[in-house]
Amino acid sequence: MNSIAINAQDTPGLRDFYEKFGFKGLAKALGGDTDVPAAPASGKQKARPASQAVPGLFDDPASDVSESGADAGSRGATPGYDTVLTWEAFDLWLARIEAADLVALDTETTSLDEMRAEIVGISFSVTSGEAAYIPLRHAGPDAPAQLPLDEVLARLKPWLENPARHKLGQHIKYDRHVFANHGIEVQGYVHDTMLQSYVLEVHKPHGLGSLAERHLGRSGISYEDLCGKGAHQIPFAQVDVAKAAEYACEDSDQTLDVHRVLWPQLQASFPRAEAPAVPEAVATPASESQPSLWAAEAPPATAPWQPTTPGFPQLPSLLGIYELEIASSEVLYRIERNGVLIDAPTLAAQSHELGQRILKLEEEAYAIAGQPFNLSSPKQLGEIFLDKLGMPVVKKTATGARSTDEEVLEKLAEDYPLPAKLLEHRSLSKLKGTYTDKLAQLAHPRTGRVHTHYAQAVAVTGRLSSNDPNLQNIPIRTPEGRRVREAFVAPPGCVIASADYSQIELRIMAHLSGDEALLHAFTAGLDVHRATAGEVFGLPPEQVSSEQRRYAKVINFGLIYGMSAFGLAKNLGIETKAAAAYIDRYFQRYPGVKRYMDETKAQAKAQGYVETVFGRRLVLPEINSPNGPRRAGAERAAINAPMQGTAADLIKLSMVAVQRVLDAEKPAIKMIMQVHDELVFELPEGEVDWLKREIPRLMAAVADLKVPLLAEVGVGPNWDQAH
DNA sequence: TAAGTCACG
DNA sequence: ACGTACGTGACTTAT
Repeated sequence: MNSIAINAQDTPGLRDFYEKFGFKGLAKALGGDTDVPAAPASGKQKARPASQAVPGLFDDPASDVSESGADAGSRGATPGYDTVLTWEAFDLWLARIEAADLVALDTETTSLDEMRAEIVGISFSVTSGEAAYIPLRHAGPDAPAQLPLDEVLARLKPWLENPARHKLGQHIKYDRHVFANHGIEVQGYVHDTMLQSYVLEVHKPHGLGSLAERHLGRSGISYEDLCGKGAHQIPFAQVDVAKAAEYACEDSDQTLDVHRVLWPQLQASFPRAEAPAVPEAVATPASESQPSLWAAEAPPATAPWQPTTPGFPQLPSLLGIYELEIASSEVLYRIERNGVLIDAPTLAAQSHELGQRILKLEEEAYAIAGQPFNLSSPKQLGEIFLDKLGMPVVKKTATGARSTDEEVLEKLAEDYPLPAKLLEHRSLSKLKGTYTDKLAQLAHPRTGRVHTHYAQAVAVTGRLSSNDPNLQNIPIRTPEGRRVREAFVAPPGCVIASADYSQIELRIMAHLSGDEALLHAFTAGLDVHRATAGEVFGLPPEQVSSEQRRYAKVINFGLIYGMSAFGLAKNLGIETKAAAAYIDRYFQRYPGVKRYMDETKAQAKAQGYVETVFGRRLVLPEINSPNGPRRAGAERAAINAPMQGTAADLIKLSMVAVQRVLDAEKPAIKMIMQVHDELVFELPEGEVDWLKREIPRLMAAVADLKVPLLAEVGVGPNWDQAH
């Protein structure tokens, strides 16, 4: 990658980066082909007067003090935006941030890679329309003399590390990493505008530029305005200090103002209008009825994590979800920082072996085809298969081309020799190209560990995603692929442990639907697929064949995805009519599930969104589309979203609860990965007994549903053997 | 940059 | 009659 300085997710511009890192919504919003209305004025219209600030959101008089002589440094083009170049100016600003109840904070850096990024400058805002930029490492030809980075950080460190001094940012996980790269562990990050937006409007873009446009009606300097794009782009440190200051001050200023719009919306979400009665056990004293993330002191480290939102998680609310996201953000920072140790020689050996086999398969394929061709080119494949070898067209792709995907090749393999070679080639190339060749390259040079990035505001269901590298799609389903996991190892004296929720989404379906038969299966601790097969095939569970159980498992998965008879038939390789009969039979036996699906669709159509058990809103923009297939797709998503989303809530609750206990009692145990329903740990061998006992207990206890939650642990020298 | 394919839960 | 299981990220080819 290039070495462009920028604050990763919070900066306008950088479509390529957003694409690459999976922030597709952001990339789209920034790219012009967007549903975000055009900015009222192009380019340079910036900070509005302070008088336009949303009034009355801050109770604290101190933060409304907006005079002060803080512009003692050189003055920027915008009134209220200062560039701090002298100690006198720095002292004034330090006094301001030390006195303020809440400070918006942002870093400008040398790199998009949060583990390697170094600070180029820091900006603050404590009052709408006012901000300061401290340039520290600008090196352009006309760069002025700047304050020394190390001394500035040393002066800021006590404030940054004081949990009682509250900070706010856009994508605070990134800035945590940046400060940590300079030896500072920031405490007191209480708000993140990106997460506010994600909780309030999950389906919309969450970049700061988008938020400023949507919520402030304001457009700012884009990164491309500042640094150019493509080959002409320059590092942030080369940007003219005056322009960089405008840009950086604007970021902090906008962050504070966006917060002033979104935070009240979150507060107003509690209690929900349609909130259920608070259960006795979590009933909240009246004195605590004002939700607050503002407690001056963090709770004692020995206590398990307790949200300050009253009643959450048993009492659902967006505010509680937001607080969960803020807490999760810090846990994710810890996981990313820990990284996972990769055994590079093992991967290299696997790559070599795969390379040999791929070469052999290529030769065999050429021999069968009678000519060499590119096995990775679907287009060339189509030509060879159809035009030269006369194979039939099995199905077409979305764009009308002749498909050569796995399903098609399996079918063709029944009658021709070439497709089987190709299937094996595909699978081995995938392993080599995506995993065995790549993972070691992404290891941090100093630690030998890979540090993934968890995107917390991408998946519309509330799940995380993982990128660069994606550690949530490491192979496991085939024996060959699974071997990649042998390279996920622990240092000497340590082992890997994996704790995963059992049947989490089906359990949630039982809870949400209240279906008696399904609830009973889980409450009684039955094998749920066997129980389903018993119902669908009309047999006592002990007489269910393994084939019947396999069918039931596919049916259960299909239900979670809102399947059709057609889809089930295709998956089982049976007639659509037979599949429809199974589905009918299922719904007869589990009428509560049927009712739940119908009600969920109706609710989605009526309000445009569905909710998780804990109150996360999952928006379905196309649920009332006039386009039939799109609407049908949204209906399936509506059925799936509460289950997938509730599972996401549960594991986030677990991550937060587990990290609190580890910090208090077991600092030697590191959480190193999350894979949707699984948490992975690295721990000293001596802690194995504790972990096997306590982690499943914690994971099962994070919520009280109508079914028991079950978590299972495995331990081994590597991730493969930890299962 | 889009399309096709395939890795995971 | 139509399309047909949810949610992600990464790689390769071809435009």
